[in-house]
Amino acid sequence: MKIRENTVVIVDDHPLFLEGIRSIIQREENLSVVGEASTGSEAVEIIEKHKPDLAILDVELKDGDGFEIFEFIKNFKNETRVIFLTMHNDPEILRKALEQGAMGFILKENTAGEIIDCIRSVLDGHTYICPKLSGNLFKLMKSSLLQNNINGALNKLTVSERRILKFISSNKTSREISNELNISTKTVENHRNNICEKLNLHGSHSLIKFAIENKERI
Amino acid sequence: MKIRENTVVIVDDHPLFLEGIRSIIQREENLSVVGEASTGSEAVEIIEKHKPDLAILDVELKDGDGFEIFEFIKNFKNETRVIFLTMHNDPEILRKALEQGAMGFILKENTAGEIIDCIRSVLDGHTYICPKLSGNLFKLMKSSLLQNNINGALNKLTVSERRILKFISSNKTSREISNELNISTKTVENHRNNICEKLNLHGSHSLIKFAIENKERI
DNA sequence: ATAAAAATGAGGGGATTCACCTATTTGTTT
DNA sequence: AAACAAATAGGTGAATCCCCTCATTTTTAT
Repeated sequence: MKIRENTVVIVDDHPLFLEGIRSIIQREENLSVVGEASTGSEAVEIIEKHKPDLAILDVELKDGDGFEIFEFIKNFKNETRVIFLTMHNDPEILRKALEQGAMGFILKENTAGEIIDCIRSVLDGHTYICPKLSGNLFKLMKSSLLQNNINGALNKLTVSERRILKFISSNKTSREISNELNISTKTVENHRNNICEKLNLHGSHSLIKFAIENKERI
Repeated sequence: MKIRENTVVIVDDHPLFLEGIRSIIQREENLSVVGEASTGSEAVEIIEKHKPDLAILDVELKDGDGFEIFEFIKNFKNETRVIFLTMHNDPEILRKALEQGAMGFILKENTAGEIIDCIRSVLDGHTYICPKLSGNLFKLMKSSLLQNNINGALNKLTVSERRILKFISSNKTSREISNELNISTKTVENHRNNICEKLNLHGSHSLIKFAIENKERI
């Protein structure tokens, strides 16, 4: 009696990675690659068509990201399990992946052996986080919580405060901001103070420092 | 008569990339992979041993970088040609590679076809820069020149000024810096002014902004 | 040895921000 | 209708930084 082969779809916009992953999977027993995609739209189409047991999704794609693909997959009710694959050892990405319900999470720097381990674990119904990450999980969680604190604090800002903060991040003085917005300089300064209070910032240049360092998040 | 095969060594610390590149090279006529390495020291050893026609070097390695390997290769007088391979579309890396005398430069996001084109070109004695980069070459050059301007300006700073700038980049006030260095606050302020002058910075927070944005370079 | 560059220190004026206040108007919620 | 949050505007004082000028000492270069 022949054991049923587990089907896999790979999504990655780097041709070499695609090549590499396919190569190590095809050396394995009971695993077969039934589809490959290099963009988000291709990926969704292929996964809907083949209903694979497993999808290995690159987080960073040219048109969107792996998380979007995962959302689509959930709608198909395929019972396709998902492993996220990423280049960057970024706690925020791991957090997002776990939040979405990924069964596996590996870095592109992992060895072929680790990746096969991950695939086997996930197909057996277990979760697998690459050792490098799980080893540092506490640190990652802490940092992740810190990020949440920043985002949480930022969400406490009102619309006006956030608008002011954008100007500050581009290194404008209160006077310049007040001129551009046609409001009093004093109003801008008040907003600055309220922002500092909400973000728990103290000291001479802590606000401009925060604004520059978190420019993308604002 | 059998045509001599061109020998290739691949260096990359990502097992999957190694796998992918080997796979596409071995599908080609007259090309054979005679060695692989995932660290700088391994790479140097293997290249000295095999004296390949071509070395494909990942820029980012765990122990050092591809540039260091290139320096070693030059000493061997192997006539081994070099292609740099990198994940990051960074003008500074391209500049460095060209400066060192690399014959080829490709991004990991390139297709297998482009990579084979690059290998063929370099083995034929031509240079090859991945189309994505050469298309933007003007922009890259400009940005690269800008970087040089910043570095040039930074090099005008004296030792003390640079030391002060480091403190500024970690958001210390003049008073704090003067306390830590046991010098007068006034001295620190004087250095600040001289730094601003040399870097052509004007305005209230331009120095701290510069310091934070160029933290790594200082 | 002499000149130039760098490091140190100081004075003063002006600008900006920080950190406390108060207060009015407007809109929303209950 | 009353309570509340948000945006607006103003006051004051301290801290910090920016932008000049000047002077002394030490180090470096010619």
